[in-house]
Amino acid sequence: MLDTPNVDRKGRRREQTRREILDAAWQVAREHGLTAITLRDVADRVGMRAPSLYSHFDSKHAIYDAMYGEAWTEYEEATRLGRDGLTDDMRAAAHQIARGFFDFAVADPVRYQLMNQRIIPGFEPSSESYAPAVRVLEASYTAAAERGVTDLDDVALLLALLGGLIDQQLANDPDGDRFSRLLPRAVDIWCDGVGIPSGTTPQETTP
Amino acid sequence: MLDTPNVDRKGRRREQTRREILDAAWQVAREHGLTAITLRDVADRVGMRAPSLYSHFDSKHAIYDAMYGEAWTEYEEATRLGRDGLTDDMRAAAHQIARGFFDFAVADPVRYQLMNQRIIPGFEPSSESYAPAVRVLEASYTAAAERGVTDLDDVALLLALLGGLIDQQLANDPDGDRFSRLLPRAVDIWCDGVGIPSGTTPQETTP
DNA sequence: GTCTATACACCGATAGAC
DNA sequence: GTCTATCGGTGTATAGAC
Repeated sequence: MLDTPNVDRKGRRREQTRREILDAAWQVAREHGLTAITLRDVADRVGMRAPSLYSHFDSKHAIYDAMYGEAWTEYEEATRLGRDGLTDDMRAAAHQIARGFFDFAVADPVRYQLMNQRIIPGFEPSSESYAPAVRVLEASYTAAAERGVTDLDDVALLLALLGGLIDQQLANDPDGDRFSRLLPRAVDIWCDGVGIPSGTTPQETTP
Repeated sequence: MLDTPNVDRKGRRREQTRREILDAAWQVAREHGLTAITLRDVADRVGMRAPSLYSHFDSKHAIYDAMYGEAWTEYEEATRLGRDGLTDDMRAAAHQIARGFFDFAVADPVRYQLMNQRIIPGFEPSSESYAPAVRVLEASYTAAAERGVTDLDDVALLLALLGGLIDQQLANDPDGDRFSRLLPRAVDIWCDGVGIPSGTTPQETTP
């Protein structure tokens, strides 16, 4: 983490240009798909020629890498607030986290594809961009352990179930809520299966 | 389904060339990944120039399409034998089908990616190539219904769970069996959750 | 440093000679 | 059917203007 936030003028200008490039890349991705990003298209939208992007990113994959890091950081921050207010009751907490992640994924499918699906041919995130993803995962294991679920396999099972439901939702009912509606029951079944007591779980309200 | 099996000499020769092209394409995919297939590479392996492939396939996507149909047909035939010998006991049948699909997926990750993940940018299977996939899905719902599971959501839940476990296995432990070992317990939890009686489920043997 | 112009190698696809 | 030649597109490297 060598990048200081760059308080000097030049550094701030540079940072702003990077921001514009990334915003343009997200824009292209949401319009035409993640794999349809081309350097020429991105450059056009920020008023540059394609090769000029290399002054700010080492390669196209470096742009994907920055986007990947952004996406996981967004989720980390979105859930941090929720984490403070996370119930002590494991079952309720499981519902809360599952719902949060599910909705976060469905709210921006392109972002989720980048975060959790291997859709860009040669791309693997750098360790720096991967860091927030690791932190989120570790926080999940910790939160579970603090609430009595100490078997790592149990948490892995919940995450697999959650990912499977999200995949089905995005692939087979992208504009509906068929699998979203299945989520609460799926979480309850998991809780029952791994022996989590019922506690005082308020039924999820669907307003 | 206009293609008759082509008994005349020319038709058989033509069919054989298509086979060689598809075999070469599978070979490239397994060596360098599904998205790394190039027409020039495939053509080289069958002793042709790239444009000549267009005498046999309308486009690169048409090659992917044929591969997609092949993959699902393979699974359909692999599981048909198993289907005849499928137990009446729902719990045992669930274990049997889940294990069969999981192992089929893990045995050839590239094939599974083509079947169940949207990894090729613009590709969607033709209705003809999609047909075996639909048949397999319908057969699953029918088999479940015949064994007392009439709620479509219950089956969808099992399939989501199964897909989630496979994804995790391929993405996070491609050479191991961490999630494969979780499968029996996951299926049992599902069975318990949707109210399937215990029956006489023999524990899965791990020889 | 930042950007442009140019160029390269590769891709899928097409046209037309044989 | 298969070839050669070629097209418009891509990511990317580099030289040089400012």
